[in-house]
Amino acid sequence: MSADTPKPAAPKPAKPIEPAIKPTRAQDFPEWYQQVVRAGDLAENSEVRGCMVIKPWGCGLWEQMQQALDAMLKATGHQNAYFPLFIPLSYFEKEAAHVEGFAKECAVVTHHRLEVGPDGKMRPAPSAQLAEPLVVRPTSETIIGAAYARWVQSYRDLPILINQWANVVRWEMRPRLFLRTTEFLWQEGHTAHETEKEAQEETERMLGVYETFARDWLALPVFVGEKTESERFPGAVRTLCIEAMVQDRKAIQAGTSHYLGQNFAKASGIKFQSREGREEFAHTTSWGVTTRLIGTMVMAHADDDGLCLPPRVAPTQVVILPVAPKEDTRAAVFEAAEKLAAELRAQTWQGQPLRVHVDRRDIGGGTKSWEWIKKGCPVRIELGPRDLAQGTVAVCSRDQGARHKEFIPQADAVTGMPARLGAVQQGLYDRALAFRFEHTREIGTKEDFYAFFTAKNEKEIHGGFALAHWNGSPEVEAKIKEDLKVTIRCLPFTETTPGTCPFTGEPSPRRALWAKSY
RNA sequence: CGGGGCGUAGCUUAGCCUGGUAGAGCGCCUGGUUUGGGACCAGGAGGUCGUAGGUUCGAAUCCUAUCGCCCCGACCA
Repeated sequence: MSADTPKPAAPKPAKPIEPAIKPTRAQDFPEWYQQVVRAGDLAENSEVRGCMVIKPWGCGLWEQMQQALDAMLKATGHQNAYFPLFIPLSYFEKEAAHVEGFAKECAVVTHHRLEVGPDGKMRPAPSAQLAEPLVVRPTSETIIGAAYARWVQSYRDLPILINQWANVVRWEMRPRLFLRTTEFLWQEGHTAHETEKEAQEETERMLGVYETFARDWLALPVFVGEKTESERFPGAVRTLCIEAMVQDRKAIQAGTSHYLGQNFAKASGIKFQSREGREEFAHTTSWGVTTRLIGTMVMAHADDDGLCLPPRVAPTQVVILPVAPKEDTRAAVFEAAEKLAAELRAQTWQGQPLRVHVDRRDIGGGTKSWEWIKKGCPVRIELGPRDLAQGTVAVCSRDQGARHKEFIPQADAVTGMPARLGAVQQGLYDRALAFRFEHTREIGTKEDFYAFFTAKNEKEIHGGFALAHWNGSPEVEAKIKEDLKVTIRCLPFTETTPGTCPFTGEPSPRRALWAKSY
């Protein structure tokens, strides 16, 4: 705009409002994250180290995610089953890489009875020591493998396509709500196939399911690719993954799918008689996503006023806040609120009736509003006496920020709600994609690479995602990890152009995705 | 497991150095006025100061041990 162009009237300076979450993202991202989870009423730390209490709002979110993903797993031919929480210790001795990967983080059950000891306190009864300790599953390849070994005799018994929704325990050094907890919830798919080709296809198919789920339900754009050897699942031949960027520009693994080759089949004895009458080992896969996805969504979408939940997985998509200041109008307002809720519930979006809640609690209107803002409810509707008189409602879309509010005719609010939810869903995705785009760079020299990942001052954060060539050498990978704490998150399938490795000058088949990660 | 820090009411914390029997804010309860962007007034409940020893007439405070938690590192969905 040139100097002599008349300027439009400057927008009224917004009244400064304290952000609901302190510190803000810019001030202290890790602390902001903890506060968002807490303020959003998703979960809290429990008295058990590393274990969280998932509160109703967080659990409701997980249930929505489960429901959607479960349908996708069924649609790709899988069935649910359930296997034991406890795994005999000896099962872990069967696959060398696997045991090495998990041994350091296993909870082990050694007794089956308590008694009062000499000091008057309860203790595990020495007489009740287990002959073979039981490991609380950190993952179920071995115990499910043992079952598959019983179930499979012929190629006609294959494939086996099973998923389990379960909790697992990994005794991690440093737990963080949702991102890395000692106990967490997940689904783990375990399949067994006649041929490598089928198993490889399954591995890629399920990664595709995860990509779709992340994009269309969680509003998370992800990079899709394969892990390098150093980042591979213990015991796997190939590990595929989806990687998301969150708002401190770090990468987070949001889902994995492994081709296990015949490693676990050999360890567990999953063998069958082939079409040619030969005895062969099955080719197996496993794949999973966890409650970490909740943490990923928080870090990707939330703002300085709290959560912003994608409507497709929000436990409540629309909350109605009756404004009933005067005793004499209260009954009418509540009645109108319930009527509005019923009309909204009769609407569908993405093939499902809208999830609507009327918050009738008698607490201050502002407090109530902020609670739902912090919980990330996609749409809030305020309905008061003035609206009753005018036939309007005040509608607030969470993705537009905590201050957003528009007064529209009530009928429009009802008929337009599916589209509004769609807009919020799309808005979150677009914002996350734009953020990732802004912080992803193709880098061609070692100097640029190091500069990109080196903060210029204490407050500044590192660059983000770098797409850079790599000669395939684990030594280069290790050196960069040591220097910058940057690792190869994956070799994206979309990167196919050969080039030159900036670290060695050697040829590179394609660019790798480099980042700091959770 | 190595390095640093911290345990006082539901939460955040003051008091500790220099011992004298615990205070605040938020939250909670009651009543009233309020409620369209985090309300206000008045009254009230709630703590054996992480635990166990020791020193002392007397310990939240000093000493020893122990447990737990947080941060940094290695590990990791």
